[in-house]
Amino acid sequence: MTDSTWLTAGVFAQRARLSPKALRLYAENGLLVPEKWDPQSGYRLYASEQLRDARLIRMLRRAGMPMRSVAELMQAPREQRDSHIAAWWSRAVAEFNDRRTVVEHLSQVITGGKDSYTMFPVTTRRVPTQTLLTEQDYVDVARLSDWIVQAGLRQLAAAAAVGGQTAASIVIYHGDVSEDSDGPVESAVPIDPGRAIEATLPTRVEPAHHEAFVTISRAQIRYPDILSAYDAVEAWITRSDLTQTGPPREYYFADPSTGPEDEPVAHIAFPVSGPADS
Amino acid sequence: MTDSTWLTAGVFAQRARLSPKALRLYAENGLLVPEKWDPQSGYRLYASEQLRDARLIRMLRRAGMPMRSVAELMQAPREQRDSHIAAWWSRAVAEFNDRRTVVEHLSQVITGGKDSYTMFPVTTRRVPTQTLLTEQDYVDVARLSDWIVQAGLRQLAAAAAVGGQTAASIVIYHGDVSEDSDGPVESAVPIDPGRAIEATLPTRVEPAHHEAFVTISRAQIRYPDILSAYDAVEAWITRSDLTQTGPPREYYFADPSTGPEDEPVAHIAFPVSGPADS
DNA sequence: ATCGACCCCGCCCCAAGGGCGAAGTCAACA
DNA sequence: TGTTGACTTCGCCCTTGGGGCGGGGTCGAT
Repeated sequence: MTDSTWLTAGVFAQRARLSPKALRLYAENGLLVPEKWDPQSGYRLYASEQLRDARLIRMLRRAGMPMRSVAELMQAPREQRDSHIAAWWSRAVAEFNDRRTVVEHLSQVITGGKDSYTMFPVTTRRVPTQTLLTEQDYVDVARLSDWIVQAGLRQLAAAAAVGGQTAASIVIYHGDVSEDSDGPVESAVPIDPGRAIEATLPTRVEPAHHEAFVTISRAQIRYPDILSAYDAVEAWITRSDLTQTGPPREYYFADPSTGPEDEPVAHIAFPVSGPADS
Repeated sequence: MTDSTWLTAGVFAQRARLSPKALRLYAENGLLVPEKWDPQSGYRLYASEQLRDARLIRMLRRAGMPMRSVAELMQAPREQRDSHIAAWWSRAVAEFNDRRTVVEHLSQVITGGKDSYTMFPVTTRRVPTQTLLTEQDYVDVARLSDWIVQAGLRQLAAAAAVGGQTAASIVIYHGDVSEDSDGPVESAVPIDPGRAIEATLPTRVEPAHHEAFVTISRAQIRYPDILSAYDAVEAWITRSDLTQTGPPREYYFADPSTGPEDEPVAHIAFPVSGPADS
């Protein structure tokens, strides 16, 4: 029952080691609302007990938690604070690991001096017209691998009813999938064109085209090697004076989750202008 | 000797998987200047060879390197790129570790439920007027510990010439020292007031005051325990209805770098309004 | 000549404040 | 009671790395 002292904004800021400007922002956004706020003069008066909250907020901001999350956290009941922080932090760690992966890939490519496509032999092929069971969605990086499996299973089931799949399952990246971008991603399974009308899932026709592609093993499909594989195809296309004519895709012809590490499991492919296209 | 194809901004953006807006920004800031830039229409034309650079830039940006650093990197000779990236990345890692430290401290305090000051007994004392050899500087977090040692040694040498130091060495944090703030920090050594005029370094008089302080061991002086120590004093001051009247300071009465881990080496202190001051 | 597709430019917006200047407020002092 | 000086508020512009939108210029093809 300590009787509280009223602190002006400047004094409170000093005690909390926050700038007056930051305090004003926090007050406006509900992170730390002063106990007294004179609507006429606009002056804010803080209770000295609020220093505890102010210090907590300072810590959270120093740790990089966004203001909005801090606001939510301060509203939430005390016993949820810990899990709130833990959830946010695990996301921050994932983001950082993502960044590290990219850096590792870069230094591999740069210091190696070798262009990454020397590590992955790139070839081309002609892909005939295919009829695909298809499903498209916005998927963030955390849910990607799960989504691929689930969508693939749904489509295999639907394909079984119309004669089964006729070629490898495909995942097409119409947009980037990273920490701050979520596709869209398309999952597709080729089926017998003649029985497409019977299908219980949406279908579309993928026109014939040429592709440049590399084969990757179960080990290479994981970060960061998969970046090198993509890089290899892109670099090769540029070097070969070809033109990329569509979004990148992955063909899965084996289960990537179980089996020997060096078994080939997928192709990484980019549609390109064919030899006769120009 | 591949003859280059000219790509319009939109096509180049697609191939590089960058937005046209980002490309425009990169062109204006020198990260990736198109080989042709029609001054009349403003149209930019990129050579297909520039796709390599575009992809490198995309990686660097995804890894979080600031645009300005990327621009420098692209200007620099190729063999310096790797060290440039490594230097930037080690700084990024340090920053992230700093954040992690704060989070660890937070969850310690919050989940422990215990207020941190139960782990550190806080007491008060009266500090008499002292004459200090003093030196103040803006020091970032990376150089802090080294600066403290060096400044302390300089002052001890100067103090020796005027009768030696009369009390523990002091470091006063007039401003935060963190990844994005650099003090100022003051290093000070108390000397005999009567011989201050003989001193070869600047001196000042620190007026008598009361302090709340905790004692910390060699182990606790390192992150993140030191945060808890600061927290303990601050929380105790608030609880005791006292008022912090000056910047925090550390008194070193033993060498923090060598010796048993549990030996007390320093006080963490905040000046407060004394019992009779009100 | 016209059309559609493409492109450029400039403006406003985000987060989390920093910095500045004008103007209002408060408290102490004469 | 007035004045002064310290403090406070508000509002505007700046930062990074773009996203989004609208107006208007440009390109190639018909």
